[in-house]
Amino acid sequence: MAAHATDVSLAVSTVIFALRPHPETGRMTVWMPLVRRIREPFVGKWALPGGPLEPDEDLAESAARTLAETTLLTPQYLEQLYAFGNIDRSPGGRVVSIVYWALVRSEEADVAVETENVRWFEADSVPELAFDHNLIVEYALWRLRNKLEYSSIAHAFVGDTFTLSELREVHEAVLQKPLDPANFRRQIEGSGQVVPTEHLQTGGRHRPARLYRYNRAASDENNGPLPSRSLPGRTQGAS
Amino acid sequence: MAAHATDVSLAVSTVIFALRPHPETGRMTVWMPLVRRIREPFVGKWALPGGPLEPDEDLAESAARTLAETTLLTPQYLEQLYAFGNIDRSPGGRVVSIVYWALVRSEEADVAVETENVRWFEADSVPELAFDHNLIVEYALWRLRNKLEYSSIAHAFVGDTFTLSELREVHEAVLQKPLDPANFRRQIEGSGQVVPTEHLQTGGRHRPARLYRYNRAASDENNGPLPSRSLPGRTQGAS
DNA sequence: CCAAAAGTGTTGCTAATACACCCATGT
DNA sequence: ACATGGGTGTATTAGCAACACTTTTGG
Repeated sequence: MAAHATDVSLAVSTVIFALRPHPETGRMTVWMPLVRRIREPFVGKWALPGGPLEPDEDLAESAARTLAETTLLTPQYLEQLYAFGNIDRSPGGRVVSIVYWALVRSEEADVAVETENVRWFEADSVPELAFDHNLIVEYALWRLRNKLEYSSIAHAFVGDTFTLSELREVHEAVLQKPLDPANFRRQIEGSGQVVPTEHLQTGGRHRPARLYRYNRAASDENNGPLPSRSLPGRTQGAS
Repeated sequence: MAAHATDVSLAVSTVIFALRPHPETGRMTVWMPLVRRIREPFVGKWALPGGPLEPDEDLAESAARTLAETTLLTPQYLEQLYAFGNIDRSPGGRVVSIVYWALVRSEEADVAVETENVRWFEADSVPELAFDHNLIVEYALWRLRNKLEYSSIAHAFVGDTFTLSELREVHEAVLQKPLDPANFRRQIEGSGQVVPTEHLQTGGRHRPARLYRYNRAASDENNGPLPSRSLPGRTQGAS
């Protein structure tokens, strides 16, 4: 009852979110890279990046690896989303997918590769995907929008330092509604999730804006007993 | 790269919560059943009920099955908690565990079996468990307490109809703090998650209390795009 | 009548909203 | 000077916590 090998194969996939200006309207919206399937089932259809779990890597590592392999991106945020394991979700073999979701900076997303088999889609209007990936994307988007309101993940979309306008633009893009600049400022400043620096950002044709830095300590408190949940490893070491 | 069988085995475990009066103080507290391991690794240690995923059952089904096998309980609520898959979490073989958490009614918990290898523990003071199960229990407790405050899962601990005092007692037991009866009433009634019936509960040496019923429709809205999340199947059909 | 819990009312605080207004820069 | 966003002030409102008070039962 204990040691017989399972007939179920285990995969790890990732929903990757980035903000990009919409090519037509110019407004910032949520985008995600998808990969084209090159074998059955669902050949030719778009799907989430991912692959089988290697025996020598942790779940989050696996997500980060396949993410890097397909898009060359390094995520600022990576968190487990859900494990999908319905019997019939994959024709031709039982597959349980542990799905992660990741956030990458906008600047990075701009440089991201786009090939014949990797393309960016607007998150709210992805085509019909392979497997149950449409449901997964829908759920990930729901989590993103939900979590943005009670957590401090927005900073993952911006640089190390940022103006409050930039941060507000992130919120507006994700939540798809305009926010009052004055109230947004007070909310964010009051939450302690952000720390002012001494630098200002000049260059706009208006008053320079103060630059802020993310305050890691403040937001680690609401994350529960599970380890870090944010960047899988700041380790920039050679490898 | 695609079809080679994985070396990783897949298990499903469940953290089961019920409310029981503390044997000494008499106060309601959170309890959970644990099973004693009867083989290596960790022989003799207590662990979460669970087992390998059968190829012909969904993840939630598997959780419900092992839950029933060990405790004979039928949960009122069953939701996926997290997938634990660190490389070294199980000595002697890579195991990824998809963990669920369940809530069962207090009356049921009273009747629950307790054998040499199944025992109830107070959730806040479990002994040293097998594997990483202490972390899992801690996380499940955190989720329970968290979710109680923004969701309407408390009804899973009580019967089909209940007084607001009973519901408040659930909140107080889980959150470990007294709540103002007047404000609690307004909060619950105002949230629409509960519907008054025409019946009163007499018998106490005081004014009879109105009985309420859970309002399923109202709380399905905050649950995101994932299917039902509550009872795995109200199907009482023979099997 | 009294104890005890059910249920209602009121007050005061805090936080979110809406919006008016001043500030500092580039052109 | 003026347009543009940065940043502050403020009045209104909604929600919540604290607690006084009334109601209805069993004893």
